[in-house]
Amino acid sequence: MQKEKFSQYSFILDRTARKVKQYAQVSFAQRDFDITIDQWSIIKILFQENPMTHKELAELSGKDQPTLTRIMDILIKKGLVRRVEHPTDRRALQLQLTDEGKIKVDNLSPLVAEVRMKAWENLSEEDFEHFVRILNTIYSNLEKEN
Amino acid sequence: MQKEKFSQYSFILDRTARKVKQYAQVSFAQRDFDITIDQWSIIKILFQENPMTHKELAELSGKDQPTLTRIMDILIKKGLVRRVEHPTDRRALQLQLTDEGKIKVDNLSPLVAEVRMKAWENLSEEDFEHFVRILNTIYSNLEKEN
DNA sequence: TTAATTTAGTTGTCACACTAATAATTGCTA
DNA sequence: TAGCAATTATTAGTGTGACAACTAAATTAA
Repeated sequence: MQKEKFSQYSFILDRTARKVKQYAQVSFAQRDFDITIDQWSIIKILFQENPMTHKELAELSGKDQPTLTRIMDILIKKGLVRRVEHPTDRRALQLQLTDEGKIKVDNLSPLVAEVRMKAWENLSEEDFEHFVRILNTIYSNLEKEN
Repeated sequence: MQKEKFSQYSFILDRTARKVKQYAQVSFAQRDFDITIDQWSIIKILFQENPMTHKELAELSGKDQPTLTRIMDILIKKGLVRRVEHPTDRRALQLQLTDEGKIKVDNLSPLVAEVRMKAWENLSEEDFEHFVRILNTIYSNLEKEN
């Protein structure tokens, strides 16, 4: 394997990830969604599996716990989510969408899906399979030990 | 196209990009490189095409100008880069590696290449071609207008 | 049952991304 | 050539990511 050839992959990966995020963020702003991409990804999960603890939500969303705590603080300030006591574990808190939060997800979901699709123009279903397989392989290659 | 199927791609993209960055960062720290991934990507470019302006370097590195200014501040504080006046445009500054910066790149380059290769275990040259093509297509799909 | 360890969540610090605003300079044009 | 627009770099503000350290509560061990 020629190492030189591969030296740019992290650049491509990084800039594409940033572009996807940025494109979605600008689209959100244009439509006055008043929410960031990361905040959206959190309430989307809560909408599907409501309620859950910080820890569970961090795992599902792929964010670490400190990051999740901060995003939750913002979402609570916006009135989209609330923290309630865990029924059996006093260390833990359960997170659930407020009614306002549910309405938000309902209203925005179809528009978000449209925005998301833009990235896949000129690409095939097969490309999508490659994409998922390759990126997940990279992820697990780096996951194991370190 | 089934929209649901595609809804997860940004999650996969984002978490893979973060994992690649984090893996490299941990590897750097273990070897006492005393530099971040983003700082490395900057001095690597400067090593190949020395000197250039903030604007040129921002474009080549895929970072925006405010981000580049901050990274440069850090690199200058570390003594790896210096700013010098542009010969013809008094608005602009040229950036160049110090001798220490050049030595740093020389010393670290082979080790960085090794770290980078880890991601491509169990993947083929063909996968790499798919990777580059798909991600660059996504990038340009979102690039055009917005 | 006390003591040690583990777990859930938070806070602090540093680095980076993006937007908007600003200062200094340059270049265009009327 | 005077005035205005565009360009280069910086700064400020907000949000996010990684990591370390901390508090409080729960679990395990002695």
